[in-house]
Amino acid sequence: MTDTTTSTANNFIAKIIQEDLAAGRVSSVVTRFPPEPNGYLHVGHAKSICLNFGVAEQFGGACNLRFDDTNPEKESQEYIDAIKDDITWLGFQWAGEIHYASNYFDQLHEWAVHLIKEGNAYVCDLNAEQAREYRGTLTEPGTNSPYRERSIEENLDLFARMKAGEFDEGAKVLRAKIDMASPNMNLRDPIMYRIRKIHHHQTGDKWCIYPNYDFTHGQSDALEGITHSICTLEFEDHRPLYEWFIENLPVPGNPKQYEFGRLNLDYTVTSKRKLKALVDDGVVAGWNDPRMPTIAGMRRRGFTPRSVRNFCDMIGVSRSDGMVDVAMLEHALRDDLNKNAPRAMCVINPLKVVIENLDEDHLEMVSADYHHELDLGSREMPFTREILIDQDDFKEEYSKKFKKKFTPGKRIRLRHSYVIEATSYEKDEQGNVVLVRANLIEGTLGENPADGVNPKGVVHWVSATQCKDIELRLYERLFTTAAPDKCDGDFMDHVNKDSLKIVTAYSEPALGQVAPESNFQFEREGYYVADRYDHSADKPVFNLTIGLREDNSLTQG
RNA sequence: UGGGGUGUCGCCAAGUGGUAAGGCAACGGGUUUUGAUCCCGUCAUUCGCAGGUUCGAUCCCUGCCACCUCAGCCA
Repeated sequence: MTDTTTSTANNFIAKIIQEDLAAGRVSSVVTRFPPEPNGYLHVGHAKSICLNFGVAEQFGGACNLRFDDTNPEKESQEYIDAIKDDITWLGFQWAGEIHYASNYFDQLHEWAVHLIKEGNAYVCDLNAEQAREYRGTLTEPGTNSPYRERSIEENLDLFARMKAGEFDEGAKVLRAKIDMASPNMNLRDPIMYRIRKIHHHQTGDKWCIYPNYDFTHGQSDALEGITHSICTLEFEDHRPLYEWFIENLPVPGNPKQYEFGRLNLDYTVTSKRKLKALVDDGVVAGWNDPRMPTIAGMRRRGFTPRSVRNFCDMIGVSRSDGMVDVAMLEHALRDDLNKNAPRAMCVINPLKVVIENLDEDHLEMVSADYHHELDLGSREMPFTREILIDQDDFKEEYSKKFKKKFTPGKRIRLRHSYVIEATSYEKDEQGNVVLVRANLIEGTLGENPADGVNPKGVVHWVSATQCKDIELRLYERLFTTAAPDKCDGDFMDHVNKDSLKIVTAYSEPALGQVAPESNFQFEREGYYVADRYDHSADKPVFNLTIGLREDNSLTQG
């Protein structure tokens, strides 16, 4: 994976655009990302964002950000703000001002009247339950509404009175007059307007009737000069309706809808309803909890914008709907972090080592580069008589499995520092090793031992007296099954109860000074990020982004 | 049992009449002051199934099967 990959390598949408451009069907490409502000964006939206913005960028066009805000009941400014942040964080810039479908309410209303005048729309008094009965089923045609043949004059009058607030919510709707017998349910006289006497976050109390998605989306596209309206597969059945409105209205454009398969990730849920439930039920700490597959959650977890975009490039875009292995996301993450994150040392399960041939007050600064390839500078680490290494890096007895580590009489390389040799150790009443005594081998800073007895392994360490206490939030996947959506019972039953563990660890002193959202690889431990909100010099807090890849062939034996 | 889609390696995904790209995963081997990284190698005689057309089909035709999707005054 390289930094030069475009967000839209080769996919069928890009090909269509390329052909449309070549054939002169469009002079330049204009796409749009149209979220409804009723929840936070998740990794599936990231795919759509990369596609829409990416393809516009690829062909020198533009991509609008348009809030599809036709259902004020569930929408709010909080979501609008969060969505803007997420898109910006991902590194995309929408063309011009932000658009709102609600900007077009006046025009939409005018077009609804136009349809009525053309005999293509009517006011229907059927209530929700009756409407359902008249709609028919998947295998049976629907029945015409008894209100279907009202005169144009009566429809105009009734619609005006709906707009004026004369009727209760649910009492009347405006429907397109298409075909109650269509095998496509969307064409069975779909509803265009419903009465909702509630405040809208953008238009205030101006309206008490609101257009729905089908009567809004295509016309909004046309008004904005969208050439390619890209959406997910479940809207495929809506395309005939999308086109019907475009054809029957004097709209200033001719947008075309194309559908692609939405992203499904294993061990993950990506439906606003379920994500909201996780938040509302307190399973996680909020929409931006590091365990959430929301963009805000991934950001807080330590994902970088580039890692998310690279992932979107990797999975491609097609019309088949599959389940992507979360290992691909993890690969994109590790790949970017490996290449770009500075290294540091942190001991999570400390075991004290006393280097007996050093003075009590020995203090020596050893220098270590932050990265082995990138020029990220270096830092000085205090090296003292007492140090901390990981408990797993010392064993009482040598074994094949443990051949590269520290055992009595054996040597180990302290990363970026000297080679030491274990001489003895102490255990507590429970039999745990609590202290190791060792000797430093002179002349081994940056050199192998003069006697030719080289250490087999390298361990990370920190000074026991000069280290910094830091809080580590250790995260695991939120679900215990690969397809929490498709299991029997409630998806909540498959929540991993141990997805968060908080521990205190010991790091080199420099880590207290880093800015929130700084990514690091704690050598031999994993990738961590200074928490976006809770990290401070006084109380450093790091989140486990993801562990290092492990060589399975060596974990056994 | 209606309509609309999709079926190419465990996962994602190119190819679409000339004899199966790539990535992830997995598995071998090498390098390494991170058991990371890096490097090298292995990994579909086969493209949902069955027929047909063709010198030749994953790609064209027919039938079948599986899965997804549509019956909100949600988007």
